Amino acid sequence: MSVSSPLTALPQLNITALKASCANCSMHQLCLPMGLDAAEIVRLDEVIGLRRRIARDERLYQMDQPFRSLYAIRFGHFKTYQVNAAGDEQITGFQMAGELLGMDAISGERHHCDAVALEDSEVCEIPFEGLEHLFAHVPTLLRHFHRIMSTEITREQNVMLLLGNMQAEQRFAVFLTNLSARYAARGYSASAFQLRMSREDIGNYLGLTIESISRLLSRFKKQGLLKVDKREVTLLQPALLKAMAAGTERCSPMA
Amino acid sequence: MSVSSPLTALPQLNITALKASCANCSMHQLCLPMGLDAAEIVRLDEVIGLRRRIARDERLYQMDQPFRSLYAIRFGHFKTYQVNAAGDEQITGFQMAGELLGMDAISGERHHCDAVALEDSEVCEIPFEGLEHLFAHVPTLLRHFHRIMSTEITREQNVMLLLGNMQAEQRFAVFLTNLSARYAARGYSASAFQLRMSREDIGNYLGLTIESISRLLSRFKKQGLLKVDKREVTLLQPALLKAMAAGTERCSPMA
DNA sequence: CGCCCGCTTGAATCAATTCAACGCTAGTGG
DNA sequence: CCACTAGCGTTGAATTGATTCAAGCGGGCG
Repeated sequence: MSVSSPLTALPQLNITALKASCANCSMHQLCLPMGLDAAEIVRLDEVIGLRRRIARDERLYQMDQPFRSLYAIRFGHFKTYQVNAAGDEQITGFQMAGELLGMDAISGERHHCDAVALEDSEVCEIPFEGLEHLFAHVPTLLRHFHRIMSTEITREQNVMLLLGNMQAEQRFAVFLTNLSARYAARGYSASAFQLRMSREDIGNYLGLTIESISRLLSRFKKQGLLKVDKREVTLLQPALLKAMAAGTERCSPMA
Repeated sequence: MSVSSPLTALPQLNITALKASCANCSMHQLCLPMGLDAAEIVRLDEVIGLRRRIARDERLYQMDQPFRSLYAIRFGHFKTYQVNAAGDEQITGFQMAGELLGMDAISGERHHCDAVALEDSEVCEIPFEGLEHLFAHVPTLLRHFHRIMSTEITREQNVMLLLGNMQAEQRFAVFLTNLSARYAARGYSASAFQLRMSREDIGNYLGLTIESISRLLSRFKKQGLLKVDKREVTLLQPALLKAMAAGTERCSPMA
């Protein structure tokens, strides 16, 4: 299952086999080490903990657990969600390779949400204390870290706009468009991809019911916007979908 | 209108008169300098720019403007809102004294939203480049800055929960409870305060219409939850309101 | 005074939900 | 190998919470 964890130093070769090395990681242009030079990456490697495999439906962390580390996704997908006193869940995001998990926990020293793997995944554990020490010596890293946090803030503001102002159709168009762009940024097809999350998860994230998601998919399919087979989606009119997401185009609920 | 700006050093007394000094600011226990010692506050003061007065309805910054500075609110209230391609606005937050504005702009080097004063207000301009230099030398400041950004992330996640899962009544209860707690943290009454924003702004923020807000206020008033006179609100049953906000108590839409 | 703006209230409407039934597929176990 | 079940997804019909439309109030200001 999981890699054995040597707490003491080992010869270089073994360490790289067991520990994450950012230089070799296919995500290093998207992830935390973005823009660092070779020497700086070595220093970051020293801080980064072991890789950790998380099976589908397993939790990476849970609300109220003490916060020690951030996690960078090497591969796989996650969802994060909040639970309130009444037991309502709200998915706050879907994360994919190269993205960072756990930033919401820095303030309270406890996690504020749960992170669950949507498929078998692997993360790099990044002990936050070590990272903080490194910030003083690698300003490039600090600046990039601030960018990442700031990006997360703007992402959430965009979701607020979505949930506060948009109707079902537009929400879903935004959702698909956003996935498309993120896969494209990772070198995958912008027009054909797998939904890693259930219809229920999508609905929860978008503030809609599972039935509404199902109906939207059917409607978009009927209108020739996309093809769906189970969770495999192919966007047939990406430009139109983008226009719908932007709010400049509407697709009437059938002629 | 605005204070003249001496770029060269001046005798201590004049500097404190003209420039913001965190040590004397009533907000310093809530704001950026929280937890700094006297010497560190002096260094922060060196970085912080001039105070700036913003009249009611004036903009502090605007979407797509280049990002140079964060702003700490000395007194007054602001709203921040996003505008999408279709022209829909979404208010992403209401900010009060001691809170920091502009963090969403760090990533793209441009502002991602507009910030408008809800009443005559005053902010400290904090040039971000200077702040970044200081981070390397004042780790306490850096840690607190990360806390602030992280808090903003969790705040927005809470709004996502609100917009995605809650009904009108609960949203409004959350809104009032949240204002109450923030005023209490500033030494003001937790049960009686002025709404600085219009009903329309509240509705926009909560994903509801102005009519819904008006109806909710009337209903809460009729049910003895609160008193309202124009924008002056008095919470008569704060505990019940909190329970409604938490989702553990419902207040039927009239008997 | 008269107008405008912010707000309130009522009645009609509607988008999305809820309720309900059913289909498909994968996995399980006899 | 097939029957059986559980989980996920689809679809239709009825319901509803909030919106939209419409009218009117009241205070502040030119």
